Amino acid sequence: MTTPAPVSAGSRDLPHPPREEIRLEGVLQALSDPMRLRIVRELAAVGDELSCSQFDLPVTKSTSTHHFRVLRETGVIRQVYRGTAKLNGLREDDLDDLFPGLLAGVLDAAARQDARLGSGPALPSGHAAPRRGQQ
Amino acid sequence: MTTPAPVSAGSRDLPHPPREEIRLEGVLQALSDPMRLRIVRELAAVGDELSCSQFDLPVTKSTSTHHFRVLRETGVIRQVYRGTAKLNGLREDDLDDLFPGLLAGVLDAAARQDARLGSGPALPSGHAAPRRGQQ
DNA sequence: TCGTTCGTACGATAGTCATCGTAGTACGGC
DNA sequence: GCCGTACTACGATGACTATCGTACGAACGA
Repeated sequence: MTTPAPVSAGSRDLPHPPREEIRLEGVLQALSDPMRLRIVRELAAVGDELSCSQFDLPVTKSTSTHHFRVLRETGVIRQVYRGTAKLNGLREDDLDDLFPGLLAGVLDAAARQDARLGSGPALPSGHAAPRRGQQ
Repeated sequence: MTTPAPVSAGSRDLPHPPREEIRLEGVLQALSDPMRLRIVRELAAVGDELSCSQFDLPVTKSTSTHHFRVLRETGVIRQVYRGTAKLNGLREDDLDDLFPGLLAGVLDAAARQDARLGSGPALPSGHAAPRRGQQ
């Protein structure tokens, strides 16, 4: 089986949970990680889809992949291949339908905390290991 | 060191984080556990303080203590000794000040999810191990 | 076809955490 | 003073997870 049939022309597709299977506990857990909260905040700020490499995260590519996958599998983001890149977008529609106001509340809370802690108007910085491997 | 000096007369007091030290990530993580979310929902529903033993949680007392401590240390609840019992109350004031609407949003989301999944109007039931040890 | 870029898969590792059981402390009533 | 109730502390354990590094796969451009 050496990749029998790639099928998809311009996009392999990734497994996403359907709207009804998104669980609040999962979403909260996903958002409770600083790295993932940062990703989500940036996506919300941009209001558009971003490829993984557009985020300047202080972790290696493998770890980055891990976090994006967690976000996708918990239903927080949507991922689509676009050529060699992978576009990430918030599932605002689904989240707002299931849990109206929740995402906005978390984003607002994060912004307030940032302002309060004086992390400047931009996004927060490190929190764990600032070492950067291969990336 | 056999408890050198208990100090407090009628109430040993427990360490709570001051309002300014409550972190969003901590709160989200605390709420992402089903058992703890259940505790918080019950506290919010009652709107008053409850002792630990008033919750009928499907875990042993040790585990219960653990969850209450996590909630206290992350700043979600306030705990005060009252005789042999320990009263637990939501820190709604502090949370609403730091993150307006967040707690309400999470509680509302939990209620909606319950309704959607048909867990009845009451609180959800088990989710992990229904075995009950000493308790 | 070749190389580059972007991301994945896999294995390893260290840390955290939810859970338990047992033993112990604090308070209040008898 | 003694006992029961309420909760804690400690140690153990199994599971999960955030991180890394290396090796690989897929798309694109020259």
